[in-house]
Amino acid sequence: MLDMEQKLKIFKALSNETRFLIFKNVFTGGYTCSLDKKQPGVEVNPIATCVSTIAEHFNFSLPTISAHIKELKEAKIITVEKKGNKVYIEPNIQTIREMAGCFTTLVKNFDENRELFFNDPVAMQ
Amino acid sequence: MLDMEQKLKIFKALSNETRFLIFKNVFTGGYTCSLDKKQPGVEVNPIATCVSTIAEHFNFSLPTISAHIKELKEAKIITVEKKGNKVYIEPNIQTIREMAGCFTTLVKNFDENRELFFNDPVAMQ
DNA sequence: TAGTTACTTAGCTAATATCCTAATGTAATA
DNA sequence: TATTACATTAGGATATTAGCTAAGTAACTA
Repeated sequence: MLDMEQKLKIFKALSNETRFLIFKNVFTGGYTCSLDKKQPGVEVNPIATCVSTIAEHFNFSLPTISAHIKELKEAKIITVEKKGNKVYIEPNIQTIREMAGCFTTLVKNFDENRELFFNDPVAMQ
Repeated sequence: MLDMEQKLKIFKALSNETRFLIFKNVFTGGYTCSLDKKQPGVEVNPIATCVSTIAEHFNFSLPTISAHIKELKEAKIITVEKKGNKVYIEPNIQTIREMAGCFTTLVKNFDENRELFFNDPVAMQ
């Protein structure tokens, strides 16, 4: 269960356009890590990528992208794993699953409360 | 459908603790507007509240809270309506419904992709 | 072992965010 | 009409964030 501090970190992480796009592409597998091409048999999740591969897609310096990835990691919406001298990045689906649950619960509770207050179920709108 | 710019605004709005708490309490009906007590028959959603009532719950000045509410409004996660000299604030459930949908879809697509890649459905974990 | 690749850390600047007080606008009320 | 209540706007101080370059660390490669 995500506490408030964790949710604030997640919202802050996703409030910056560059971090949002990194997140989006990590989740949708939009990037392919260059090393994966050279070593097709490597034991890595096919949608994993690495820092420099992500940086190629942005007009920002590598340290800037590295710092953004660090913030996404600290918000626990991605995971990073060092293998050799590369850092592989993967989505942390569990956190996103919990965020989906939070918003869904909020909507559900709101609809139930509205029904109590107004006798006006959403289904009848 | 929320575009990226709108999502960034929502994430930014919710990344600040004060705004998060305002949002939380507006959604859960945690505040009762003082004028509602004096005028019980007033035509206002029972979970609506107003700016100064919200400000009472924080150790920040009224202009500061007013600015936070403006940002929540511009992110379209609350709505405001002026009645007399008070501004009533209500949750914008439609936006939250869409956020729930976004996260849920992300999880769903991820699970389907994983099944394609790994032949490893989530249900079997 | 020397050089290369991948990434992070440190230190800096510019822009943005967050708070304040004072002033202003506007509606209700005495 | 004068006063009070509610809210916003304006202007300013301070903190945080987002970017950069340069330098450092660690692992691979020739």
